[in-house]
Amino acid sequence: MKIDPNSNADLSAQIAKSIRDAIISGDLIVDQRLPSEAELSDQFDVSRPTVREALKRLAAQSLIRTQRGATGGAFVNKLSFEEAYPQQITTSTLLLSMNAVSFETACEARYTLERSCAPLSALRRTADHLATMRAEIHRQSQPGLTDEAFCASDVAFHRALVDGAGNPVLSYQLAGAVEAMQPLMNMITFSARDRAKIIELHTALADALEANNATGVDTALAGLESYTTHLAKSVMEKRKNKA
Amino acid sequence: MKIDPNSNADLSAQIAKSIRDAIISGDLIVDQRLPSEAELSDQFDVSRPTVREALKRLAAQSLIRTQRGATGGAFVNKLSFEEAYPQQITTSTLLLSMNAVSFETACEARYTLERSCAPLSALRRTADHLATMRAEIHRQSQPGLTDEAFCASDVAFHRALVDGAGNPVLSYQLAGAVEAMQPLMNMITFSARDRAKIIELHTALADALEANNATGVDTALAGLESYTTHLAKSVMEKRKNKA
DNA sequence: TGCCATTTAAATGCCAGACAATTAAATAAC
DNA sequence: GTTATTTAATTGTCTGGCATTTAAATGGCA
Repeated sequence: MKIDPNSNADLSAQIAKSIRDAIISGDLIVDQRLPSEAELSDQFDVSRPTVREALKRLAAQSLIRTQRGATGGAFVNKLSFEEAYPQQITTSTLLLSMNAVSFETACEARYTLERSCAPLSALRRTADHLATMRAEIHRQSQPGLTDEAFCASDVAFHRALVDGAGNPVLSYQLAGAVEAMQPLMNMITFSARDRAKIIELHTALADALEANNATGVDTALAGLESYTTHLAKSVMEKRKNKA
Repeated sequence: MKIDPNSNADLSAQIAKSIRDAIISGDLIVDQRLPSEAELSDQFDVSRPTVREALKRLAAQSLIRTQRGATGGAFVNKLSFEEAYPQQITTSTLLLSMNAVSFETACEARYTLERSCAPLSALRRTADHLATMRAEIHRQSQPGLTDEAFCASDVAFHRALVDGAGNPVLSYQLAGAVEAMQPLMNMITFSARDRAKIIELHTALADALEANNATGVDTALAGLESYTTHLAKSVMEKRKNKA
């Protein structure tokens, strides 16, 4: 296994790509042990530090895990949804902050995706999902809750709604859309009156979900979207007037 | 800037996290140059190879780019949607293949998300999007097209539909869901009759989109989903009978 | 002065060799 | 047979160095 014709990519990048391709193609399967670093440096005809840089690249993508000791080494990692969540969220967050995505655009995407889960969630949500949502509503109504805690609870509430659809692929995709919005949402200060309105909509949503009423869930979500957009607009205007 | 020597995490992982956090928090901004590897090893009190491993981790996530030469170094990378697509697709693909996600589950997620774009796309699609879709339909109807090429065209068709919504966040999220399905779709052999049916539905979809008819688009997508599921089931059964 | 070739310095890319730390298995002692 | 010890394999880290690339500084020349 040799590389480096005269590619302008780093050796470590080429080696990482080679191993990554082997994992994607199924040539290397989950929990399979890769050759040791020394063996890899022989095979690829590079030094050990270079191999290590390649392995760190793969580790950063959760494609491998390493273990020290006699029977240690690098192993193909079973990428789980749980592991993929944080990366998805980090990427989405950075995409939003680095590309000057407007609040409207992000908000539209988030609610569009979330509303698509509504019918499934109305059909399949368990008592557990409902209980989580009711608990979060209760937390949100407590006075003295910080804005950050309110937003976190909001995220938990909406995640329960999405998880109610019972489709892990949907949950994974939505995690990025919902959680990446949190920093943007934090920029909106929630007055007591605003919170009451949001809690009212959350309650309507939970009620509709409990009654397996897909249309009701959709209506509540539409209400939330328009109210959130409305709030954001007024906050922006106030800031403008101040400046 | 020092780090915890008692943590059980790799030094390179800790350093990577430290820098990553600085990027996420906005402490390091886009295109800003990081200290040189030598300076970083001083600051973190580790050797240069360790710093390099940390930087490679960040490079693997497209958070930094490096440049050689006199004015070179590591720079905070502006994460673009275009750059994030392939990583999103790779991750989604691996998640599906490593977690034994059923075809039904993946298919449901994909069409659920895609249908959520339909109303926006019916409203905003440009002539360009329509032209792309018509062109792909034409390609799909050509005899002698390989299954892989047919699937690739199918992906392009659906991407045009999603892009028609004019929301980059939605397009990004959908890329994973749609493209990650391709390997699974490739497992289904398309007979001439199957293709005709799919093309018929694609045409109905494009017609509805051209007429700004959101309901029509949704109906066509629902038809596609049920037909795809139906196809998959019959293929699975045939394989079972053979074995 | 103005332009072009050369040199220089700074930085990343890569390597060799070594030692430390960890871990499981082999071995020895009782 | 059980426990303690040794051993070997492997990753984690460091030191020091050389190669390569690149832009800027320098110098030569018209």
